[in-house]
Amino acid sequence: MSAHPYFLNLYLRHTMEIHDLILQNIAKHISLSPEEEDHFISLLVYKEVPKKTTILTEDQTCNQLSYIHSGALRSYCLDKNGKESTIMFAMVDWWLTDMYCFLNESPSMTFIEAIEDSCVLSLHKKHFDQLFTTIPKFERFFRILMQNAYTREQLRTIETLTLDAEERYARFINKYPQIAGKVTQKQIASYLGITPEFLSVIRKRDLHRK
Amino acid sequence: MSAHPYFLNLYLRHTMEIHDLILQNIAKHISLSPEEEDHFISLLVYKEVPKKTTILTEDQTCNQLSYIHSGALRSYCLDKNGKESTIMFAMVDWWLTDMYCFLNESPSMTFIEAIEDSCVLSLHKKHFDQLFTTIPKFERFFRILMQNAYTREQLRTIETLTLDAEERYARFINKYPQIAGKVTQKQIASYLGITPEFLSVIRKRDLHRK
DNA sequence: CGTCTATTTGAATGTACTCAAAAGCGGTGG
DNA sequence: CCACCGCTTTTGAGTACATTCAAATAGACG
Repeated sequence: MSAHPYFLNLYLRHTMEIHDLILQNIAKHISLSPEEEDHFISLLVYKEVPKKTTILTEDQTCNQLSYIHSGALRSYCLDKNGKESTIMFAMVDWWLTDMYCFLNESPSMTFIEAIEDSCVLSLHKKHFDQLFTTIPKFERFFRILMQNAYTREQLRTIETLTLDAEERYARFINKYPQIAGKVTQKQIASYLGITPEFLSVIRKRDLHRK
Repeated sequence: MSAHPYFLNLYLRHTMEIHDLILQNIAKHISLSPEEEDHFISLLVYKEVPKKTTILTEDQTCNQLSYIHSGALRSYCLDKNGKESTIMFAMVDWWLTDMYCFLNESPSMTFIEAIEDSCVLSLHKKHFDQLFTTIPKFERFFRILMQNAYTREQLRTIETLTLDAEERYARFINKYPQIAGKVTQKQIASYLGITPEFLSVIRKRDLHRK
């Protein structure tokens, strides 16, 4: 159930609590008092997500914002012909949800699925909203999170507008080497907006160039 | 210098201050005291931007976040062959900058240009940062702004992954009819990621369908 | 070991691009 | 006011990038 080898996992259990990782993540941007930390942690739900299981399906109401404590997940959507498109890959220490549907409490248009055995800490929309009243510092935290998500997404838009499939693949491998090692080529293709067959051709070309 | 006919402009001058629009924009998400409003306004720089002039060029440091008081602007970038790609169109009551470079105070990779005679209110990066200390409520305001920007951008990604050029054009016209009326087809094409020639073909096909 | 899915390969096809030329349109100056 | 200039839009022919379909091969998993 963990991305770490077993012995490392045991080691971690002895030296840190399950919530230390997420608190470190938050501490990068805001500092909380011990009481605030406790309150925040009390809102989280710990969930084990075995490989290939989903934590969100189409038409479900997306009311969870999930912090990835271990493992990796991806979100994707289906087009009218049933073709999958990967919206994002998310690794350890990332936050993930169907943001549009989470914020608007509308039925989801996407799926979120574990790429490998994972553990997440989920924050319910109700608590997300309350958090801003009880600990206003979280406004700052999530502002920065949203800023980063926005600029990352905009960079992706620019890359799809200005680069061809081969260049986009090269950048993807470069930017997310950890992800590239975990997911199938079919999934990478669906992130890049090309067919798996064509990605295979690109990879062969790349080999012959070196 | 304004998007409004002259007589309307005069009328506005008599009934509202130049800053009322932006204060209304902010009041949609947070409420400020009169003192806070005054402080915020004191940080803004009013700028007239005649059609086709730029407020940001490549390699410049992007240290302004601009609220569009009147008119319309667009941001775009150039690829290695000099081809333009429109990153976003922005209308009255929108906020615009090269967000990545604004936040990181790095040289810009984009251009921002007025589509028509426009007026903007600019907030300097220095003041943007200070604002969160002096009036923490702005954390909330910009969190919501960033959230909206993020979800809008993600929707664009999904649309480019799942729709063909013709469907993307139809949605664009539908979603931003005001923009469609103001900009050239070449600019729309560069937003959709297609050539102006091909957009012309699409438009002809659309006519024959009706 | 067998089954299921991912990946590779190739041929035929389609969507969108390039290049070139003509037509349309808007702004400017004589 | 009209003529001209530059830029946008249209049109068409030829081309390229990427897809579809089909079949073979390789890998993953129970």
